[in-house]
Amino acid sequence: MPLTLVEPRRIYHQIAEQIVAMIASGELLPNARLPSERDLAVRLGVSRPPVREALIALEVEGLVDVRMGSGVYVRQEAASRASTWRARKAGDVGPFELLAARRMVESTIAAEAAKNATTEQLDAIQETVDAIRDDSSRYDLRHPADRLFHVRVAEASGNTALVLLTNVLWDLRDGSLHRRIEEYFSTHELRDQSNQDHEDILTAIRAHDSRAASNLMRQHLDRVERELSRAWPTITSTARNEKEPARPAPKRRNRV
Amino acid sequence: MPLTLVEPRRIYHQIAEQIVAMIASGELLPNARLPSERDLAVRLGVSRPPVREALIALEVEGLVDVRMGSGVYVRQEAASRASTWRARKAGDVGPFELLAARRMVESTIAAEAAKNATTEQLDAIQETVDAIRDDSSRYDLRHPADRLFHVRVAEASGNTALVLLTNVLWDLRDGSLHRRIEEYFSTHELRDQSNQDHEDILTAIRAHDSRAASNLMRQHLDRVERELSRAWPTITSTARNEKEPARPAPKRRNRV
DNA sequence: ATGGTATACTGGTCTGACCACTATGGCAAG
DNA sequence: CTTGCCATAGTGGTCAGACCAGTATACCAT
Repeated sequence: MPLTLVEPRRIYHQIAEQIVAMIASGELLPNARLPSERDLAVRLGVSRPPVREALIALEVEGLVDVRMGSGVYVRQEAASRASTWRARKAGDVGPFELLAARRMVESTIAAEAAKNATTEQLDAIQETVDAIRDDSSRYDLRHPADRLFHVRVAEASGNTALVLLTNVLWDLRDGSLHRRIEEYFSTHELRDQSNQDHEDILTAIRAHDSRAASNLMRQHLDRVERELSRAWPTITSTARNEKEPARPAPKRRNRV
Repeated sequence: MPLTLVEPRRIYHQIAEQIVAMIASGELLPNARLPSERDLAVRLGVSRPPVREALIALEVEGLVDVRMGSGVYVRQEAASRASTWRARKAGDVGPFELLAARRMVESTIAAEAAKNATTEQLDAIQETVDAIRDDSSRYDLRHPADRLFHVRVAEASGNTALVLLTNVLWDLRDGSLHRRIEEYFSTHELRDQSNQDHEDILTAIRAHDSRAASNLMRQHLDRVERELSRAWPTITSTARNEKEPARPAPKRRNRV
């Protein structure tokens, strides 16, 4: 029996969502000033602290600008960010979509790394490869050094923005769906194989062979996708009480 | 006389940073339980509300997990996310780095869009081109439809993750440094030229010519970089009271 | 017209209290 | 000895009212 886990959404959460909705719908335009905390509190029938917490949450998300002594203002980019915000927390990026995106982006990054990597950076990458190899006893199949490998390759590209993008991509993998998938999906053989890929990629980067690095990275992710594809029937039949993500990558409607 | 704008950092901010530092340094391991809010309050010499606000900020960032009646726990992925968090808010991504990253990523996305765009999506892109063309009277040079164009191209790729990445890249442009730059950098001619580029890119996507779309996108960003490069001396001599970002893209040290 | 100032309003913090939920351990029934 | 209940202590969640510290504006003296 599929159970939907209850979550007693805290007040600050509900308030934040209401405000986000108003921003997304255009009811609150950029640069507009929200009512004062005290006003909001009485209008929502709650006390000030939850209101403050909601506003701080929105501030952290970059949707709103809190100016002491003046008020709370909707940021210029709030409208466009509101959708980003929702997409990210909804975690509605499917595993296949994610892998496709990584294939495109990370292969480019690998090529860039091959051009620019310093010796220190090469060593840092080597470190992660060794960590996985020497740690085959680890029961947790989701090895932290896996992410670290890809992040350090991005660092070797010498471009901070690319490092950030890589981190964002891996953050997406922490969604509940993705996490559950890997329980079924990961095996020791697969990890060893992956680490072999890592080593090959590193070799190409060492040789400053950007074409090879790019191709190897692409192949690496190709194989991961292939394995995932193979394991897919098992996964979907076991964890059915979850929104089914699109299989390969059919067309998708616009999202406003 | 260069003035550094003062920002009276609120308490919750300081607390959050301390905790982030502890997580990043490994002092607080994943799954560890933080002291209770009351404990933290007395230990930090403040009252509970600011502590709560800090924890909520960290929760929003996905670094920490607040469980009612139980406590606050460090999330599994917190350590790796902590660095992302800092990089993003520090805004230490230089304009040239950002453009380089966009050139790599967005050209790939444009190619993908040329393969998969639906007619509705093409219309949505056309909309943004028209919006900029018909709105030449707008005094604000930073036209919202510019971002929208690029986001919608990403949407046309049919991959949600790519949309998210595009949004992240454009969010980076909202840093104070980037914002100031564009004041000097933007002109009406440049905007018209950019919009012409947009139109050409759209045409290529319409024709499902992914090679052309990719190349045109790259050229578009190449030109933006060229213009920025030209305007650079003016910018740096006027707004000198800011951390100087790296010029073209020299090697960069590792950042842990 | 200029410049300072009084003042009302805003967010920031504090206090202390109470509610709702979780975890734990002891105790009683099986 | 196991099982299941339940009291209890500790946690986050919320409330109330107060005061502090900045901001903005209108007013007044110069």
